This record gives sequence, C-alpha cells and structure tokens, in this order.
Amino acid sequence: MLEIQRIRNNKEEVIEGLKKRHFEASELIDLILTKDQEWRKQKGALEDVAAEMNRISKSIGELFRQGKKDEAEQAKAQTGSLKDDENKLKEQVQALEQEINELMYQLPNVPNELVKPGKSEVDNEIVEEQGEAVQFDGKALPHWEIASKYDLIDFELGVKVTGAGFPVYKGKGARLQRALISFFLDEAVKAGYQEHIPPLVVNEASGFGTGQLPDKEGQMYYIGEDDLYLIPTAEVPLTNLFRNTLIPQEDFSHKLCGYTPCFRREAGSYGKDVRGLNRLHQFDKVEIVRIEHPKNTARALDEMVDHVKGLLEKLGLHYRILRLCGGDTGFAAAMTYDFEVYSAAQEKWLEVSSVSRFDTFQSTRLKLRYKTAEKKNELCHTLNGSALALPRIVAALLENNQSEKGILIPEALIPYTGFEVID
RNA sequence: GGAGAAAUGGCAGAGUGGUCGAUUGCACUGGUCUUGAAAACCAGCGUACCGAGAGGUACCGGGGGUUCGAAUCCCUCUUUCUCCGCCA
Repeated sequence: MLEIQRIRNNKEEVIEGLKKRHFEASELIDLILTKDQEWRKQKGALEDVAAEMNRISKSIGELFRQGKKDEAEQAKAQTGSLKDDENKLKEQVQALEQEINELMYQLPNVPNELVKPGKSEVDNEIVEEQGEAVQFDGKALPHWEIASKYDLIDFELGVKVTGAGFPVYKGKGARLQRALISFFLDEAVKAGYQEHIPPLVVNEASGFGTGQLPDKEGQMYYIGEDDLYLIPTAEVPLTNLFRNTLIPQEDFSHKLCGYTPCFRREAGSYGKDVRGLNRLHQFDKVEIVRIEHPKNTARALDEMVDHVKGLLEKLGLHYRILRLCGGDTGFAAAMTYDFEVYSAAQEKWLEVSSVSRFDTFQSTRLKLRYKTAEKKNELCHTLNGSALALPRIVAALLENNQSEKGILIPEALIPYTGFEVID
C-alpha cells in the first residue's frame, strides 16, 4: 500500500510513475484526496465533540466528589445530544476510512526510476545473458519424457492422489529435489542468510501484510474451516515474521532464507504452458528475504541478483536476466529482475527466479519500522527473491544435460545427489 | 476435545467505575558529581492520527456492549498457563 502522505504531497509524481504501468491513476487519486479531505474535516469535528464530552464527564465526576448531586444530574442531561452527534460523526468517519482504504488497495506500487514504461512482457529489457544454448545431434527430449523414461517424476500418480499439478517425485527424481534444496539453502546460508522453517499455512493478517490479500485472493488455497491460507511462497511467512515490529536502531539488515513447498491455484491456466513441470499447484522453492534501511535497498537488490547468478552459474545453466517493464512488474513491487533459463528441448526461456524490491509498499501494511538516530520511526524497505524455484530448474537440467550416457549431474550438485548421472 | 486461571508501557508488576495514558522497580537516554568508572542525585523516557502551533483524539490481547464517564462491569473471539483426555 502506498502512504497516504505521499499521495497528498507528491500526487503528480505518483500519477506519472504509475503511467509506466499503463495505470491511469489520476481519477482514483483525486477521489482519494477528496475523501481524505472530507475525512480530515469529519475527524476534526468528531474529536472536538469527544473533547467536549470528556470535559463534561470530568466535571460530573468532580461534582459527585463534592457531593453536588443535583448539578451533576443536570450536567448529565446535557450530554444526550452531544452523544448523538458523536455517534453520527463516528459512523461517517469510519465509513470514510473504509472507502479510502478500499481505494488505496487499488493503487499498485510506483515503479523505480530505472523501470521502463511498457505494457507486457514484450517490453521487458534483457540486461544480461550468460552461457549459450546446448546443441544436440538428434532431437532433444522434453523433460516430461525424460522424467518418464528414467522414472523420476510421475504425473499420473499425482493426479490419482490429488489432481493435476501435484507431481510425485520418485527415486533419483526425489533425490535430485532434495539435493537442489540443500544446495540452495547452503549457498544462501554461506551468503549470510539465516535459515528458517516457517509455517506453510498463514492467517489473513499475514496474507494482507505482504499484499497477497486482497489483491490476489483467488491465487491462494483457502482453508475455510480455520480461516487460513496455504502459502503461495515463503515470502509470506518470512516477511510477516517482521509484522508489527519496531527495529530499535538505524543500523540493521535482516537477511533470511527458507525452503518451503509453495501452493498456487493457478486458476485459469491451461494449454501447452502447463505441460510437465512448467506450471504446478505445488512446487518447492528456496526464498531469500531482506529487511533493509532505505539507503541500502539498491545495494541489497544487486547482492541478491548476484547471488542468484552465482547459483545458475554453478549449475552450468544458460540464463538471462530481465528487468521487467512497468506493466509486467508485480502489483506490490517497485522493481523486479526475472531470471530465465533456456530449455533446450522446449526451445524457450523458463522463468526460475524473480527478485524484487518493494520499498515501503509492504512495510506500510506490515507496520515494520526502524528508529532513527533522531528517535523518529521510519518505514523499512523489504525485498525478496527466489533462490531458486525448483521445477523449471529441474526441467532445464534434465533437458540440457541429456546425453547418451544419461542425465549428467552438474559438478556442484554431485556432493548433494550422491550420484553423477541419472541412467 | 473437557475443566480452571490469566493477558497492563522494553521487562517486572500495581491498579476493580471519575484528573489513569496509567503508581512503582529495573532497563534505557541526558545532566550533576568524579582523574575515569561505579554509586548517588536530578531530568527525560510508548505508539498512531489531526493541527502551522498551542493543543486535541485514540490505544491497558482483538472486537462489540453498558454508562455522563471503562484498564476496571457485561458479551464474544484469540492467545498463554495448569489439570484431564487423545496422539506423531
């Protein structure tokens, strides 16, 4: 959520910034500011009445103490209409607050100055490309055929047990998953991120804190009986560890990581894109999260990008980095870098990581602040990124590393898999 | 799942209808004293919103109610603790 203060003071900057998303905000913002002005007026009136009520109440107490019962009763009588006014104003103020909030929720984050305008993924900038496409003599098999050939992943069994999008990993396929998780976690810990095992189910307040609610309600699995949500990413529980937190000093940097399964309903997806591991309802991911002083955010984002690059290079994957254009940048993010690996058999790029800075968009909702040297409370910045999401990494590894001898495991992963080849 | 107890400021812990936004202790910050430190003493020390400011309003686990007035009474939810049951 944007800060109302920012909209009051820098209305034009917000409107201009949101244009990069092709989001026309001026009408919405004018409406918000009108309601805000009305709110301030009513709120002031309400507080005046409340102050008057408080004053009378105190005097009644004083009169009773002095034994002046009659005068006290008289004073009581005059509060009646004041109380009506108070209740009426309170209703109006609350209604306005709700209206303003609902309007505020519709405003996405303002893109960073580096973000280029654009409508969709076709406008994303490729900022870097490393490695080159693997060449095959014959035809390369897609990963779902490899998975079945070596009995690594069983999609049909998953359908039987649960439904489409819930694969069952078996044998070396399961071991490869576990190896990747351990590898990613070890690398994150080496880079200074503290490992966490968070809950996989969160409450409504947490979903709201990181911005999944109310914007993307339909994306999450909802457990109605207990009013809880299955996490779509570890970002939600990890960032919410810091909900309602005041960090007592100005000099801080919290770096955390965690492996979790992620659950996404992916309502409306179908077709070729969902084949095999390309899009799942349940998948594994190691996430890195940072809570930073605003002055360190740019550097933190660069460090996270470098970390993900390091992982992909150790796995020997051909990858590229995109800076998303305004229109493709997620609702809550100010800037996002996507990482894509090249899938040799499918002959397309697969997104395997998304690294974003949110600035104060999440911390406003989270009430996550730090204390400045001048004893002021200021909002922290939050960032997060996948490091990495497993399924498409597995897809790329299987497809790119296929050979006559079988699937060759990258050097860096062998200590974790315990085998060098899948055959 | 059943029975009981509890939830107050960074922590501890008072407060059971009327100057209580909240006694006190510890911690913390500044000052005096000291060669320095400790001790002692003095002062300060929650958050949010509105306001140019003076100041005002709200907040004693969350929500609702009673009352002129609620930390205090009532309802409800949540969490924690103790006992019983069940269980990886």
